[in-house]
Amino acid sequence: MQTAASEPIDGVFRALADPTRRRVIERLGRSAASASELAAPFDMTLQSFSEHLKALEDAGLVTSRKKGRVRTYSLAPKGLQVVEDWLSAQRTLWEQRLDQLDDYLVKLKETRS
Amino acid sequence: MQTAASEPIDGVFRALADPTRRRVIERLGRSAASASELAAPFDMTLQSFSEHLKALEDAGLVTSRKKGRVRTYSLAPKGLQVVEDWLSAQRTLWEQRLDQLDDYLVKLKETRS
DNA sequence: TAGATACTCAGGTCAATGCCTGAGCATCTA
DNA sequence: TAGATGCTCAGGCATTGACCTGAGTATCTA
Repeated sequence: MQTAASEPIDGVFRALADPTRRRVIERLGRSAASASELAAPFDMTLQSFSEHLKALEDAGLVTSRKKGRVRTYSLAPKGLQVVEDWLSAQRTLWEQRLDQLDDYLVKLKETRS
Repeated sequence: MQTAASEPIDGVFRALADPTRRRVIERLGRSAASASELAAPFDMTLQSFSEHLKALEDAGLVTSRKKGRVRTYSLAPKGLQVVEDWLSAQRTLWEQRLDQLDDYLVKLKETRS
């Protein structure tokens, strides 16, 4: 029913909608870390926490490499770019809008009856 | 279980995670519009569509005023600001990170065994 | 090589989401 | 003032999301 098969940006926004996952991103902004290091501050089983990491990785916000039994996560440099791009497109749209002329017309139309 | 009682930014990201809702934001970037005008392009009942509008309004991304039987929606000017702020904080964090020195140390620790 | 460590897999619960139908209920318009 | 219009309310149903427990499977370490 949706326009297209769930765009990648959906997953990015959905991933960022969760405070746990945002905190992971914030943490990784300081340095890379293993799954259990990342999980430590959270009152949650590692299994549950891993699903958050998976969500972040699926969204392209983080990457991971496994070395021995440890999986280390890092920020994906281009991860937040999609969001920045969408935001800046919105800003542009908004700004192009010759100082709310449209709004003025809409209000006019709405008032006139 | 979560850190705090679901921060406002959660709702903003959740609202933006849905392509229908993002398209509404994009549309409103051009001009304000009524619920049914906004709904027209979507293959969905108005009732369902209204829930999307409610989600956007609850998130603070749009505002609405009702005049007669028509409810007109506009972009909330400060709506996307929270997201921009969060993103720029992340960018700052990332940049402060003296050219991946931390990553270097982590990799070192990871390799050395 | 036994045991601890660091995940990983396979379920299962419960609440929230996204969509629907069927009724309203005010406003406008002819 | 009857009928169309533009929303709004209530409920129901299927899917997804965020947790959990329990049970592996590699890897490291003593």
